[in-house]
Amino acid sequence: MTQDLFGELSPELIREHLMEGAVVLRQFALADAEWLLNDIQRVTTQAPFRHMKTPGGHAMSAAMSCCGDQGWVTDTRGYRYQSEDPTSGQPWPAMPESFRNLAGKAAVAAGFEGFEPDACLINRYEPGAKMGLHQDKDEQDFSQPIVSVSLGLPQVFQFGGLKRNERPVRVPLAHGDVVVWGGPARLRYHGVLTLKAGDHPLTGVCRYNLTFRKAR
DNA sequence: CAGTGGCG
DNA sequence: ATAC
Repeated sequence: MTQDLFGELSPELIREHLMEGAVVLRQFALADAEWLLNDIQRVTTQAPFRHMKTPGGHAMSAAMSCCGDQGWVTDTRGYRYQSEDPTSGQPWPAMPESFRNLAGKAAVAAGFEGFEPDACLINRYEPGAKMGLHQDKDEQDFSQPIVSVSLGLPQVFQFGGLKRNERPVRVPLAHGDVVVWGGPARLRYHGVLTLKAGDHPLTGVCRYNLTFRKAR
């Protein structure tokens, strides 16, 4: 908390600039975390977490679900967005208002106006789970940023270059942190290191990540 | 098509 | 444990 120009106490927004077009908003989602977690519970009751397979046939270590008009999926046929959950054949659950609002606020705080995501990928990491370096490039609209929200256990994020062979920077992410990247950083490689065991008062033994995108 | 993964 |  700091004293602002009007003499009122206001929470200080901690922005960590990573690269041009990429910023970490520390604890940005902290106040909304319990609502977000409640909505993760609701969404994943309708569209349960599952371990999708890569086209190469490997099961991903992070369990995934989606909400919104479009959901990211992978199977032996490839990576894509689709409007139905392949497990049920039903449309993905609607994107909760808590999700949309948080994503929009975070985008503005990072300097991206008018972000209206149509897709939210929900990843659940348990100890041992990781995500190798990759680009988010299955979207049609690269003019819109990516907003990534961390909830629960801490995990080390890696943020690299436009080519996979560039050494990434490592950024520890904690509960409530939000990373936003777009513009010249939109196609940078990124991932997370293996989650270490731990116990979080709100999520127990796991970390959740919400990734908001404009897929179409 | 696939390295959002696994191996030596 | 990390790098390629």
